[in-house]
Amino acid sequence: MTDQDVTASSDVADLLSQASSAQERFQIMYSVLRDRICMLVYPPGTQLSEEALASEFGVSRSPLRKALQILEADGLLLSQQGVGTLVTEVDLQELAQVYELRLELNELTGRLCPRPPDRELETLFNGLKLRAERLIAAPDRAVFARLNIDFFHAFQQLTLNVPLQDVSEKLFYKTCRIWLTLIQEKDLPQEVAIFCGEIMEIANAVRLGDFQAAALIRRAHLSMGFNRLKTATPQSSGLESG
Amino acid sequence: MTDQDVTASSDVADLLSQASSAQERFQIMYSVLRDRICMLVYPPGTQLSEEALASEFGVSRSPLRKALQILEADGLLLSQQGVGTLVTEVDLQELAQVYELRLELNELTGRLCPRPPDRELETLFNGLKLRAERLIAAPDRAVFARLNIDFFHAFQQLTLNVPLQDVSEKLFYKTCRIWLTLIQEKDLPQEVAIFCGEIMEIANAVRLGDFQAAALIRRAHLSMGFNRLKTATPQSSGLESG
DNA sequence: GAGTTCTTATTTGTGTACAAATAACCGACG
DNA sequence: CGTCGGTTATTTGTACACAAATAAGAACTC
Repeated sequence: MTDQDVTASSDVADLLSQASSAQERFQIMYSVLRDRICMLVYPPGTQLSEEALASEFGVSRSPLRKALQILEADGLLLSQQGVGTLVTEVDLQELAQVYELRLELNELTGRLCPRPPDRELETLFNGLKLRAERLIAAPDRAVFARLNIDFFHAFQQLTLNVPLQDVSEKLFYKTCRIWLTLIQEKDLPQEVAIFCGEIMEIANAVRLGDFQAAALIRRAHLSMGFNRLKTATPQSSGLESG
Repeated sequence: MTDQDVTASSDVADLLSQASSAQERFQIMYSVLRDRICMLVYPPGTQLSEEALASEFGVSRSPLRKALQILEADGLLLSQQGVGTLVTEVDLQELAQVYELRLELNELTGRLCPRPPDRELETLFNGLKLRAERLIAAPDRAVFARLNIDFFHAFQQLTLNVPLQDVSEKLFYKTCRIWLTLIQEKDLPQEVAIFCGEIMEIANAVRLGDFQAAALIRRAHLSMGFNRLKTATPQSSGLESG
């Protein structure tokens, strides 16, 4: 079951009641909350209520708090006694360092423990190409964001190095919100076009089995994308100036 | 206050009672437990009792559990209902991937956001050199382990990239136990000598302001060290074969 | 004696009541 | 009118009691 399915489900409580172990229940709550934060269902600055969330999920505050605490360790939430649990703001200066690191990690993804290409991988990227074509025809912020997340997870599968996968995922979820928060509506079609171009290029490189090329393409696009962000929003736009 | 001070304190409850905020109390418990795991006060496979720890720290299970849960997310603990909270075993095959990643990250530490050299940095590494000389004169497992930890933290300060620091730290604490668990008593003086040589070389490179050289030296030693581990213990030695 | 099933002790997970801390509100006072 | 101080509402943090799950041991059966 993918994150999309988890989130699309209107009733998380149903899912949780079907889970058999505490670990499964935690995983569901964690995934749902992280997805909502990254899809801007909870925009930066939003105050979450433990009581309300526990009620929605049909559990008490205790197990819910574990999910919130891990998300706080991930840097997506900030809890303070007497104040509340707030979704963190995206700070361009902090994200600059994250991006600098992600650039290098992407290169490693194409170089360390490369996964032997197989039919499954090809199918995965073909599916993404299809979704990219549909997105170009009808640009949409939420669809764009979802494809961005799914494409990231596909790219991660180019390496079999698990720690690298884990580290990259944490950093990805730290940064992926910034696109949704900063891209102006008028720029959406252009950004969609660039992103879908990247998908096509990388899917092609993957099909040829050249993962290092795929990684270089991704690195280049990540770098250019962040430069567009910096130049497009030199002044505040809901950002902290740092 | 360093981790050493935190751990050396025989009465963690005193420290906790002096802490003013919940975040401070969490930080203390987290640091103490992580240190005990990495210094093999709790060797791999040890079962921790929430009740006993909470009693020792003078708190209830609730705040203690937050520290345990983060340590579980770090991969140092594993909690299971009805079973207990166990210190994870070190798996050589898994650690091979971690080491492969750490090799590359060390190189990044010398390249990304280099910290302007100053007097403080020089003093820090001079202190480590001094401790290394004393260690060579009297090899000791615990002193070795402590110097290893402190040297890591000093090395981290060569970069100002915070996400890189955070990622490197998590991976370091995932792997540093393996030395204490695998080094035979007869090999200790030799390993100490090699490690202290590394410190001298890197401190020298840092003194000259050549952080990339320092990073390359560290990378080389990390690689050689892991190779010694692999060749010295091809069969099980309390390790999972994987 | 071996195997199986039930019992029981132990441990973490969950629910809930209360404590602590913060911030907003309100009123008194300069 | 502004400012300072106290009050109160709200929120997370903590303590504790109980539920759920696991594993070890006892007892029973074949």
